[in-house]
Formats: sequence, C-alpha cells, structure tokens
Amino acid sequence: MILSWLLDTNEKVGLDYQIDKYFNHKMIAFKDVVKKGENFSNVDVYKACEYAAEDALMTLKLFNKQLEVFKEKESEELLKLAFDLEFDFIYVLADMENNGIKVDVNLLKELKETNNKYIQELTAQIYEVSGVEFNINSTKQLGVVLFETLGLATAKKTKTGYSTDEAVLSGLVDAHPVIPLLLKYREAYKLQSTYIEPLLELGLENTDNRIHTSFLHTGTATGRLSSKNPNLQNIPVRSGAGAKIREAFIPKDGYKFVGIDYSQIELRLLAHFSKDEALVDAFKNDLDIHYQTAVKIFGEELAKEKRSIAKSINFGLLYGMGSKKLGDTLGIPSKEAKFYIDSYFEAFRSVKDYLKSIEDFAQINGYIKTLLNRKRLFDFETANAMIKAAYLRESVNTLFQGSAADLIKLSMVEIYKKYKNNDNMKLLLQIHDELIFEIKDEFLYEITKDLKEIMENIYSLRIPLKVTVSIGNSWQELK
DNA sequence: CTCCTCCGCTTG
DNA sequence: GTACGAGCGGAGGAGC
Repeated sequence: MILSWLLDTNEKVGLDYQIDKYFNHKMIAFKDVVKKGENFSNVDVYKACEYAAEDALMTLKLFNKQLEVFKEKESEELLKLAFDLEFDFIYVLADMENNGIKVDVNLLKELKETNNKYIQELTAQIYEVSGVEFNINSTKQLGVVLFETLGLATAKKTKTGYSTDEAVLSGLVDAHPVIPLLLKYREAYKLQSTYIEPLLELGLENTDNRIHTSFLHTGTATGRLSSKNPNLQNIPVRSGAGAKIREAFIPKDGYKFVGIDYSQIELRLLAHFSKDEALVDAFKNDLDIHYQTAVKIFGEELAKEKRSIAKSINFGLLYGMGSKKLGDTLGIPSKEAKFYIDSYFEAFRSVKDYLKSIEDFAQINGYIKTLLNRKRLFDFETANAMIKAAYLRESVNTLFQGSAADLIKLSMVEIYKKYKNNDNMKLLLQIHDELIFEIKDEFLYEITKDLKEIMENIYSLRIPLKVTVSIGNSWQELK
C-alpha cells in the first residue's frame, strides 16, 4: 500500500528521516488548523469529495501512530477533529512527498562547477570595473559603492537605505559598465545558492537520487498548498540559465514525465462567477482570451498589437490592480493605464459589477468564500483605510486563487483514489494549477488521456475546464 | 553563538 | 501608501 512505509518503519531502510519530516510538518499543520478556526471550513472541500470509507482502517492506524508520536493529550480532541478534515487530502500529500522526484546529480555537479567559475569571473570583473573590493551580496555595501563611490543617480530607497533591486539596476544599465556585470552576478549567484547547491546535496542523500519536499496543507491564506525543504514550486523556468536546472529533474528509467496544467483557470472562474457574456462565449469557443479582450477594448485592428496590454489587465483584475501598478508593469504613464482599465470595464460591464459585489460581500460579512465554500476571514472593524483597501484586493483575489485551489485538490483526490494502487503512475508535484506525473512508457498515452478526462470533468462550471498536456524526458521538456 | 528582520529573487 | 499567494539565502544587527 502507498503508506506502508509510514506504518511499518522496518519495511524500507533509510526512510526514518522521511517519517520524521512527515510527522513534523503534519503536526505543525494540524496545530495551525486547530489554532485558526477559519480553516475548519476546509471541511466543505472534503465533504465534496465524499471519499471517506475506503481508507478508514488505514487512517485510524495512521492517526493512532500520530498520537503515539505526539503525546499532546489536551489537544487530542482537536487533533482528531482536524484530522477528519484532512481525511482525504492528507493521503495525496503523503503520497507525493513519499514519491519524491529524481535529480540528475551528475548534471547538477557540472552546473555547480561551471557556474562557480562564472561567479568567480564576474566577481573579479566587478572589482576591477568598480575599482573597489566589497561584498557583492550585501545590498548595503553595494548601495554605497554605486551611489556614493561611483556617484550614480539614485532611483529609489528602501526602509534602510538605497534600493539596488533589479528594476533599479536595469534603469542604470548604460550608466556604468559594472551594472550589467551585477545583473549577471545576481542571476548566477541566485541559481547557485538557492537551487543548484541545495538540490545537489538533497539528491545525494538518497541512493535513488530522489528529492522529497514537504507540502503544507494549511500554509496559505487562500487554500493553496505551499512547498518547503526544498520548495519545489519555484524552480526557475523563465530565464535561459534557470532552464538548465529543470533539465536536472528526470523521470526514472522506463518512465516519462507528464505535466498537465489547467489553462487560464482563474480567468475561467472569473467568467463563471461573473457570467459575463463576452468572457463566457470566448471560453466556450476556446478562443485566445487575451486577444479577445484586446478586441473588446481596442477593436479588431489594434487587437494584435495590444494583446500584451490586455493580458496584463486580465491578470491585474484577479489581483485588484490599480492604475499605478499597471502603468509600472507596462512601462506607461498611470494616466494611460487608467484609461485602459476604464475601457476594459466599459467593455466588460458585468465583470465590473461582479468584482464590486465581491468587495461588498466581504465588507458586510467579514469573510469571503470560494467555489467550494472555503472561507477567509477579514477584520474590517479594526482596519484603517490602507488595510481596508488591501483586504478588498485580497477578497477578490482569494475568490479566484482559492477556487482554483479547490478544483485542483478535487482532481488530486479523484486521481489518487483511482490510481493509488497502480505502480505505472505516480503523482510527483503540484504547482498550483499544474500536476506533474511519472508514468510508465507502456501506459503513457492511456493513463495521460484518462488523467486529462478526470481533470477537465472534475467540476461543472458555466464554461469548460481545459487542460494542456506535455510529455518529456526531463522537467525542462514539459513546455 | 542563535535568532530575527530586511532585501532581493524565484515561482504560480 | 495601492497588484495576489508563497519560500529561501545572505547580510547585519540584537541579544544571550
């Protein structure tokens, strides 16, 4: 059985540390649930699943085992209550954590060496060009070098001094030859310290080179999962150099990676909730949603050229954007950004009304609830104007982000239930709107097709749910 | 020496 | 003072 390692520590050698890790973080999660009453509304998600019976015996064993490990008598009742709520999903998480994901340690070693040389070269060049030796990783020291020693123009300040973040450096890229070197250094150092070195170390811990993360079930305000030790939900994907790290994640022999992600799930939820005719039609007809948005705002002729603006607006809507930030994002004056936002709401009238109704609901009731009734509380009573504005943005965002989390959790439970005894397929990772599986070559298409079916039909909305599937011999190939 | 906050960067 | 949700590594200061 999937969790045999958890119940019988002698069955597999070397898994003790995993058991400890599992119990530790689960216990922390349970304590969180007990502490924060609002998370009890998770019950709706699991009630919706209605999958209690089959694993009852094993659950009981697991529960008893936990009580043995954590002798916290006074919290037994509460722990039991919390445990019931976790009933189904806890298995999915434990399964993923136990499966782990294999890394190519030889490739990571190569990356580490070449990247290390590169960092040393950049360091030497930075010292030479700037004329001083200092700790490049220290924002404080770097600020002094750039804005005092070299006398570059300051752009913005942080609480404690000069800002030297990527936006500031990019703005100064032509001002001094050290700037492009710093940008390259930052990227290389980040990859080395946060990804390459820790992943290599973890990969070498196990003879099968598999890395095991911890997924936290109660680690977010919205109902999403989070991942830590290591965080496998923020492995680089955007930069070219970062892509090499994804090459180092590989399936075991005879298996392929399959990535299935929900396409535009939050915007689909916006269409579903708002019932906006234009949005609903676009998704029903499987059109390019950002392009269609551009058509509605700017007209047919300009739509192609303005698609990226429409895309930024679409995402901004889900975050409760303001014109200033949209302007910054697009590199245009906030006045122009405001005009675009106004044009959007002119074209999508019911979206505007709907977003307003979310804010009203949150303010009147002091909470917001997602598609499957997960609640997030807000204390408007004691909030000043700034906090209140933040709560309204969070209310809007939680509806979409949290509902999307509900849906993928439903899918994960359904998939787990169907495949838990099938060694031809394992679920390895969840990255918010995406699942990554390891599937045996022989059953690749059969199982992938079934997973797609499950995910697209997990819940009935006004618009269809759509997933995109990718198959590859490394994580990098899943695109 | 450990712990904490800040900064900056990675991701959906 | 205004775009949501996360985790991690390094610097530097506070406190033991």
